Amino acid sequence: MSKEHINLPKTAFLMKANLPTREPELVEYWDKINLYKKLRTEKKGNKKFVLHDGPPYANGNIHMGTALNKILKDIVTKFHQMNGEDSVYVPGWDCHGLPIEWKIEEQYKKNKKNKKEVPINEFRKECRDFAKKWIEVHKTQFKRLGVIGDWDNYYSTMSFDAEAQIVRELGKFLKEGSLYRGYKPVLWSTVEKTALADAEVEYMDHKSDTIYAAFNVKKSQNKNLVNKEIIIWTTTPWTIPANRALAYNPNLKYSIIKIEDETDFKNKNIVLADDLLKSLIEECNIKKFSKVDTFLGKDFNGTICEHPFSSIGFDYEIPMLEANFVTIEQGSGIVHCAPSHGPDDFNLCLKNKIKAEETVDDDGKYTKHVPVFEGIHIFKANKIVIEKLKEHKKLLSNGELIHSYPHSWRSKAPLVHRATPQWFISMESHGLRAKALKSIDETSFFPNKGKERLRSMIELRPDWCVSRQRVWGVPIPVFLSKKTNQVLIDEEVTENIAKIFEKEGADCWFEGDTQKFLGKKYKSEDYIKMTDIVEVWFDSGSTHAYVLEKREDLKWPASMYLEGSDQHRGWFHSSLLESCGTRGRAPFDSILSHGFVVDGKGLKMSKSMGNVISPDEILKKYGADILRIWVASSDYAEDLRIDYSILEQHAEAYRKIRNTFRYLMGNLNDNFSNIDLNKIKIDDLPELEQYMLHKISVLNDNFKKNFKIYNFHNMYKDLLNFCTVDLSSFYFDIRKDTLYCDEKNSKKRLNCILILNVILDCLLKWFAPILSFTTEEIFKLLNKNANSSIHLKEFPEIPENWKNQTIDKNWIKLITIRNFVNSSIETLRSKKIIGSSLEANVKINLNKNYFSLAKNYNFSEICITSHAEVKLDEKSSEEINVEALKAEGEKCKICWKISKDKCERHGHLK
RNA sequence: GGGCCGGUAGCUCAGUUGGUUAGAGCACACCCUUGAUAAGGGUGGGGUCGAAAGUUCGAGUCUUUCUCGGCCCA
Repeated sequence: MSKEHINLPKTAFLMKANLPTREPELVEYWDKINLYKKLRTEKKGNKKFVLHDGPPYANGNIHMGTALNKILKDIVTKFHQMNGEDSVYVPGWDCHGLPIEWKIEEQYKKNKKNKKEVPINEFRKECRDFAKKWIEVHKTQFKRLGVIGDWDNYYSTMSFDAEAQIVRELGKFLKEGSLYRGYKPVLWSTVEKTALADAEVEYMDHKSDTIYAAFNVKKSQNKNLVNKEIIIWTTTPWTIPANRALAYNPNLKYSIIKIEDETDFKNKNIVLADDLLKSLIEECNIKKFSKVDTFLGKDFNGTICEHPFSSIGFDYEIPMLEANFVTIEQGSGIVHCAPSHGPDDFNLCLKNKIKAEETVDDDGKYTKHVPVFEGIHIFKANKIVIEKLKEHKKLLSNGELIHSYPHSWRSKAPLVHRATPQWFISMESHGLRAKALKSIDETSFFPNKGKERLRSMIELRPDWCVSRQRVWGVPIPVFLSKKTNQVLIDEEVTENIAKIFEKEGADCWFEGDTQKFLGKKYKSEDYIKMTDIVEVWFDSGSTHAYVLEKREDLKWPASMYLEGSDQHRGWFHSSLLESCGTRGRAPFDSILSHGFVVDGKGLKMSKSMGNVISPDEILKKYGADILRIWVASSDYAEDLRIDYSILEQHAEAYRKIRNTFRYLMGNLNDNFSNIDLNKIKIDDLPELEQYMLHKISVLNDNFKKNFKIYNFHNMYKDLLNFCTVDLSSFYFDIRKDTLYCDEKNSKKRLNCILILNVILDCLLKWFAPILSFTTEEIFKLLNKNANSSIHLKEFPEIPENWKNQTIDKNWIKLITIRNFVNSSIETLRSKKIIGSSLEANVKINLNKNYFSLAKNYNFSEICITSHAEVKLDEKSSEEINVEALKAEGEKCKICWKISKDKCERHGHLK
């Protein structure tokens, strides 16, 4: 029919995206053209932007959190890249540490292999291979998300040069004197026979034996106390044999109670906090008693007790010590102290010159320092302790309590506090805390609240314990003199060790030859080689030293560190301390932190809740671009919700965007011309086209503003709204008539085509960092032969003169009128008088203000009606009043406008 | 248990220094279109801003308490 006279859109760009199959092809394409290398070549010499990758742990498949993190990094990197910077991204992996050790040990268990019989370096090799394997898996998964980086030259914490540099870094602290050997109770797993890092501890409910036990007062300045029974309460009866002191709160009120029940305690006087009297007599089932005396805690001063087991070898004095950590929350208001088995106990005893000793060995058995109990496992000791207390008439009562208790994250076994020698970096000795705090002030945080969070942690944290009693890590490169027990501090030795590690890897530390590390200056027989390893946070906290500083393509400090908000205590924290200690400032200029991925209701994802979504599922069902939209459109400053209904919504938005591109390409018939934006003669364009340029210019301003503060979700919203509001339902809808029905080469139509080119170009570039796959798909379609990529392009520079406030103001009014017209047309439509808006003629009555503007415009075009009449109405109180009528006449076969006369444009055709 | 952060329509987000009937897009409903068609257009119904109390002429916006959630720590 009349189709030959109209220009319908035609494009090879399919409406159906089919991302799950199309995206992997693009990943291959980027590999094939070596996009990363191309980027480096093209951007060489430009201002560098270095987002330094926080290394994920090379263990297990990626989860939503990892996907979010990597996509966000990629988005930031690409934004800077398209902003004309040399935006370098080198991914890395964290490889040492307990979780991998555990995986290998699990395999051993399966194969009935005994870890102790395996040579240490064989074990370490298995750990290394395990990490290597997962790096490869991760790499594939990250690339699938569309992340562009130096995948061929990634870094890892276990590479030889990394291991060597970690030695050098630690050597700096050693030389300075801030690395020292201390002694502290650490959380110890008797199952794994190792100390655990805080991060390796899980708090879970645990059933503990509880006891109220009595310590007899031998001496006191307070005469009333002598020979009375001090009552303590504990959930760890097995620590009683290690008891060295009792702690009280000087500000609490205490009472002496005489018990009259027929029990072991008949006629005995017990001492406890007055506030806890009620709960204690209830729990201990004390029926008859009387209060003998009440006094203030400080009157305990100078009191000495005897151990409940004093008659069987525990014949030392138990002093009572003042402590503020004693509260009336639970128990008796007097706390039993075993300096080897609790941080509070340890510190209090240290202050009072009571030293911790090795009361429990690696396996959890009492040592020779503990009479009677030697060789017994502490987890089997509670019963025996309770029995013995009863035997000596020192047990007032016992019971059980379910409470939150530390467990190993791997074995789930309950942990104990156990004093062991450790290596520390002092926060104070060389001003580390002050340097770190100053650096925080000098760092930009996105969102800003991260600054306070990191600061408060640094302000309060104790010295940094950097040693671990484990196998899979970098050894602490330190020797102790056998004679003096002093640490050997010699730069040459440190450098020598580093050189050897660089060549052979750190494994050689565990082999026989100690002399080669000491060189010629010292004799190996005079020194003890430490066997502890460096904690993994020091490994990753040093990446700036062996990655940023060492690589030519990077720079120190990094422009940005970008991680989940938990890393304020993790990598942000350790990197800051390491760098401030060795270089006096932070290794980053800015920190961007994001929240956690939670389910649709805001609850955390967990297997038991069954609300976990894996990136893999999403990739299979929707594709990476949908996931990338989810990242870009979410406010990362808070937790990010995800579920299938949320993804479905984003998929819907994606379709809208995709169709916007499709419409642009269709009308251009896939013939994209690269327009020089500066050469557009604005004044020659119809005002509607000028208005679109103005809109683009405003959008561009907001785009830049949002980019500056990494506010992607607002930026995305702007772009999406531009597609739906300004283009699809406005500009495209209005210009359909011109595009389809005007002469192909008419001025008006060509002007519109020009604008479509501009819009396509801008949108493609603006969306590229987010919709990395789809924009590339389009780019390839439009540039058939080039081995190029949209990601090599830069953001458009919008000429200043595109902005036109007058036109903007005008069109706000015109659109208001258009809305009135729409609603009057809707009235006709709902009465079934008309269907399409082209079946209507409208009479627009305006007040002076509107009329003076509107009289100059063609409203049948703006409102897509067949005719429109604009009239001045000075009588009405309304500003705008629209009357819609059914258009009478004949419908033009081509433009579908209805008119009594012949169609002005197409009347001659047919 | 402690510290920090947060809770605006079904969803994702805006709401400037407290000030007129709390906004947008999507989703939803109804209608139109069949020349963007597993598309496109129009109209419309949804929140009283987690809860309560307070300050104020006036609070989503300030204070307090509570509640729910997240992270960190114990």
